[in-house]
Parts: sequence; structure tokens; C-alpha cells
Amino acid sequence: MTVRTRYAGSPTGYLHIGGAWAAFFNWLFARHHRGAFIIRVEDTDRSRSTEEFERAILEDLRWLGLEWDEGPEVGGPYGPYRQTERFDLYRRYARELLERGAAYECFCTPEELEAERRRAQERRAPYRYSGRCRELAPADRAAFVAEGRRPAIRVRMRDGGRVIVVNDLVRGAVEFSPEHLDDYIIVRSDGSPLYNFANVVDDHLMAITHSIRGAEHLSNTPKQLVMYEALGWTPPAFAHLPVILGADRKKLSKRFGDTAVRDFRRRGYLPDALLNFFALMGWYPQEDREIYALAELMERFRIEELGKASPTFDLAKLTWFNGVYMRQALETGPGRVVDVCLMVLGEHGVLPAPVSAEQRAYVEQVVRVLGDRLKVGEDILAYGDFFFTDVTYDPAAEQKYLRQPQVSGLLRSLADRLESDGALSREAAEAAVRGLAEEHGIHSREIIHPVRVALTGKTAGPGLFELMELLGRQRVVTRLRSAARAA
RNA sequence: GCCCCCAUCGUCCAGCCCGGCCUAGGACGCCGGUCUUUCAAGCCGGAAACGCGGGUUCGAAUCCCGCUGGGGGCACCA
Repeated sequence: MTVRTRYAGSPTGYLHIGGAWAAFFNWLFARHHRGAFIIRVEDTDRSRSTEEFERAILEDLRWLGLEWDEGPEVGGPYGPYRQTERFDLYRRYARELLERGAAYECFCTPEELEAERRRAQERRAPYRYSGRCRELAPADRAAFVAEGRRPAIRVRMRDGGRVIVVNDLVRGAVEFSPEHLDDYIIVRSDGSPLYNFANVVDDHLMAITHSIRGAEHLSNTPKQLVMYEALGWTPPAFAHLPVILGADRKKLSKRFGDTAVRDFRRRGYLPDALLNFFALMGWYPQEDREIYALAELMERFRIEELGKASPTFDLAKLTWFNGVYMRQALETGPGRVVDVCLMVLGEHGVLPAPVSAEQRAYVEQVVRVLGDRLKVGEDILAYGDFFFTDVTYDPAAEQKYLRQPQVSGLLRSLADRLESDGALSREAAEAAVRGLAEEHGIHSREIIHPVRVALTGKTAGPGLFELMELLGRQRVVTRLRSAARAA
């Protein structure tokens, strides 16, 4: 049997780390088994879903490299892949459930239900639906209809009274007692399906073999199992991934905005680094190693090896992974790093969108000079903004190195030494600086530090002489003189 | 409150299923050293954990029970 997994995202926001992580394991599992990875858009909540979010999610998934075999934009034999386009299917199965007596119409209004819930809360009792509509007499039903009430549809849960066992691939057998299961609504009174229903219908119709999803869905699973049975369907295998926690130890996806995949992209993170990081957050390849090529992950991934405990999202470790991948990319050729940096530069308006060939070449040189200091694309601004803009002096740096007695004169004499025509080579720059130091009988670092601050505004950064070469004679002299005046 | 899940360094993961090889291993981060014009990277070194209490056993991080702690879920959201 061909393995078929799916990522069923809801376009109510940007793709966040938690969603991407779940999507990744679905993808990885499918790839490992040479199966199919499907994307389904769960947009039944029309008040919160937007096309813009859908586009953004697909874009981010593609950026990560999680290509799908079936789904929106690519189609496939089990379409449509957007739930709002599948309403006739849901209606059909809702009718079937009704006919089989596995579901019933419920005429209670949201207000009435809310009141029930509140009363239960006051009694400090767990809320469960009263079941008022479970056995509605035809006359009562007619009265409700005459009143203009439109029914929602509920699934009968408590019949049978047996324990429901969820056989989870990562957690083993998890038991749920029937008395805790409530009749739940599968179709709203406006006729639109709810998650627990649409999800079941679609997973079955799309021949999904493995439902790999977040642990927040574990308690939905017994409800869904009842429906599979009522419809006479074989449920997929389930694997519930732990929930990723934020630094505050709370579910990451609930913290709005700060963990969108898109933000990491914009800040200059690499998709391979993100994926490698994802893999090792929750899964252990049985050896003391961190860096895995995607092909290797695909080869070795075993769903049974997934961890059960909730991991905490560790940005510092992600950034370390990214640094490793940036360095790797730099070795094979700076192209990818340049692209990432150009994106960051564009995002920040430092080097707006259409960049010329010369600009690109310049950025490439900056990247070479910055080298392994670039752990994340945005580091080009942290370490090399002065290559693109005027110097902004770090107050502490200025205080420490520029506001010193001899500095002004030193900077001026260096400027004088460098004042001439033609390109400035790093060798010439070094000779000038060291020569000046010797002439004054001081250690070269006593001049190197102030010069660095004068040229870059910072105490940290690339090698001074390379930096001077790239900056060019003109800018070096100008900056030295203006710093000398200020000092 | 009720249901469910989880529990090894600050963090991510090994080890647990099949008790002894664990003086608990690796990585991130942190601290120190080294290299050096600074920073970064690299290299060397260091601090740092089996939540608690009971069992079982010659022996428990590993098995059992309880507690505690953390998390998720209890919608006409997904």
C-alpha cells in the first residue's frame, strides 16, 4: 500500500513553526516510503480564512522545499483540495450519517448552548451537551422548523458505552472512556462542516494512510474514530506529534506572529537549516551528530523514533544550524549567501529591489569579506551596514577609541598617507597603517582600533585591511577626516 | 474542574523497551584558554541533569506504584 500523508493547514494566518514542523514530518515520512505528500486547505471557517494566507502558506511550504504531490496549484486525482470546494461531499455523508441514525439534528441555538455551558460551570461540573435533541419527536421538530430554526448536526457518541482506544504510532494505545465523550457538532446550522467531520471525510476520500498531526488533536481522535466506524471506513494510522513550546513553556502556535516561517525567511535563515533543526527537534537518529543532509534524513527517518515530550523552540540553536549551513554554502560558492543577503538588504530598503550586476558583485565582495561572521542573512547589516550606508557610530565604541588624545592626529596623518589616486589594495592599506604606527613608535593595534571605529562605527567586524580595500580609497579618506574632525 | 499526554544538563537529543558496560554521552548556549588588528569561525578545556517519595532487586536513570511539576484538550475554531 502506498503511503499517503497530508498537511491540512488552515489559512487563518501565516505558516508558523509548529505547522511547518508537522508538515515536515508528514513530508519526510512520505518521502521515506516513496509515498505521496498531499496538501489540503482546511478553510471551512470562512470568517477567519483568507486567500492571501493560503497563498502565503503555500509559498512558505515551497520555500522550505516541502513540495507536494497533490493539492492546490498542482491538482491531483482526489481533488478538489480546498474544503470550501467540497461541500457537496460533506452534505452527502452528513445525510448518510443521519440516515444510519449515527447522527441527529440539533435545534439548540448557540445561545441556549452557551447558557447550558454556563450553568454547568456554575455548578463546577464538567460541561456536556444535555442531549435535548437526541430523541426529538416529529412534532417538536416541525415546531422548530416552523419557528425558522435551522438545525446543526450532531454525532451520537455515548451509545455502546465502550472504551475507545487510539493506537498511536508515537504514543501507543491511549484509552478514552465513553462517558467523557460528548455528542459533537459536525455540521453548522448554516450547512458548513466542522473540522472533526470534514477532516474524516477528506482523509478517507483522499486515501490518507497516516495522519501525522499535533498532539492537540489527540483528544479529537476518539470522536473521529466513532465516525469512521459509523461510516464503515477504515481509519488511517495516527501519529500525534508533541506540541512545540515557546520560551514561556506555552504552545508556540498560540503566540501570535513571532514564529512565522516567513519571518525567518525575511531575516535570512536558510530552509535546509530550518529543516535540519526541525528534524532534530523531536527525533533522534541514534548517534551523536547534528548535521544531516536532507537525503540522509529521508533515508533514516522512522516515525516510531519520534519523541513524546514537548520540545522548546530554541532560537539560539536554530541560528547555530544556520551558521553551519551558511559556512557550507560559502564554501561551495557565495551565490546562495549573496541571494539571502540581497533579500535582507532589499527588505530593509538598503538596496532596493532591482539590483544591478555591479551591485550584486559588490554584495558578493562584502559577503566574502564578512565570511563566517554571517550566521544569518541579516548579519550583513549587523556587521557590514557601513559598506552600504554612512557610518553610524556606536556610542560606546566612539567613546572608547575616538575620544582619545592622540587619535585625531593619527587619523589625519593616515588620511594624508592614503591620499592619492588609484585603487587602494589591502597591502597598501596595511603598509600605511603599520608604517604610521612605526613612525609614532606605537603598537599597530593602537591605531587599528580607532581606524576601525572611524570607518565602520563598530569595534567588531571583518579584517581592517580587507575592509579598507573594499571600501575604496575615497571613502576611507573621507571617513578618516570626518572622524578626525569629530574627535 | 474534568479528560488525555509528558518528565535526563538552562535548551535540543542519547541512554530506558532487553536493569549492572552510567564516574550518565553528544550538540546549542554559557565560562575559561588558544589563534589574532577586533569580532566571528576553528581548536583545547570547564561548570551544568536522571523532579520527589515509596517499592521490586545483590544491583534502578532504566521495572512498578504514588506524588509533584509541565503541557494539550474540553466551541455551530482548526
